[in-house]
Amino acid sequence: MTNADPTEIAKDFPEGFRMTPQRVAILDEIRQAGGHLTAAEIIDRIHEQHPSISVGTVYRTLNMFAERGVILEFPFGNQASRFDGRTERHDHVHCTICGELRDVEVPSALLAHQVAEDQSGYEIQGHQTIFSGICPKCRRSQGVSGDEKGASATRD
Amino acid sequence: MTNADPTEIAKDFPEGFRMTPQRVAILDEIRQAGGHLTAAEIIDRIHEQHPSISVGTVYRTLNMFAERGVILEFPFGNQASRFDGRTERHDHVHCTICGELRDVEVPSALLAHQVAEDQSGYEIQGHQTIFSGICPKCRRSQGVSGDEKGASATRD
DNA sequence: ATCCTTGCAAAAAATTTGCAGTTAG
DNA sequence: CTAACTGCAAATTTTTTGCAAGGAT
Repeated sequence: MTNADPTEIAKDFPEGFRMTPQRVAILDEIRQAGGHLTAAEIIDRIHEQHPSISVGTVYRTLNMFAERGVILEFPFGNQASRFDGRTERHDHVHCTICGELRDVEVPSALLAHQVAEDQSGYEIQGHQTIFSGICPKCRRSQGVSGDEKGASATRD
Repeated sequence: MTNADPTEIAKDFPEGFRMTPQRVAILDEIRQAGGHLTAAEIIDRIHEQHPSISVGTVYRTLNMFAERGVILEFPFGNQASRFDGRTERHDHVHCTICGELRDVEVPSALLAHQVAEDQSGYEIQGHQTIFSGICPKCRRSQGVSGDEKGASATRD
């Protein structure tokens, strides 16, 4: 939870921006966490060690990093965005009922990344694939309004 | 463009919910639009023909539909979520600088969908793949590495 | 009638921003 | 030094909610 290797941070630091203690602390925290944190969670954690870092600074920093592709942003509708320090490929399934969020290993998403880049001419920094659906537990326990809704359109 | 074929709406309508004029109008509007609209945009459009439908109702309805997989929700961090009536596969690229959002045709995402389902045991209703990066125009106009100022970049 | 649904408006949540003081380079 | 950055707090933006009235079955 303390500082990671400063060199590590420095090498990924976007050029043209000052490497302030706040920014280092924030990036460091996100990387330590390993998972996907909301801005609020990040703020909480940051405050444990750096109570003086303000909310505004955290948001500004998060946006700056996300725009530069240093971190990824996984926004959810119901909740706050989640930020992830691992920009390597890793996708998620998200249960629309209980909100569970877990990782999945989807090789073909990597391909998709490439195709999207080719097709759009974008310089793609990361892709966010969030598979939304109903997890096994929820399916078992409630069966979503008692029956199969017209899911036909959804599946391929 | 007022109502689409009522039968069309009816067949996708989640069971256990009343098919009220408001809900029909909202789903209809989303489908007419064809694109990805924010809640605010949907509310605007809805109000043109149904000024009395309230904001709360639109959000409640949007959430209900999204939870049932009737529409998809594509949340963005900086901005509002966008809702899409087309639950079939279609992915997007999103420019983190100018905010442009356009469709891409990514066959392998279909595969990913399947893999994610297998791996997680989820019943996946839809997947949201948003490729974030920098569009060709933005790359050309600011060159993103070297002298960009970032913080003042256009927001949508 | 009964219960789902709506409209309204206030509230909560999430994120952004102006400004004056601070600091990295 | 000096432009970039921060903290603070107020302002926005986005979304949710409580409640009484309305409407479908």
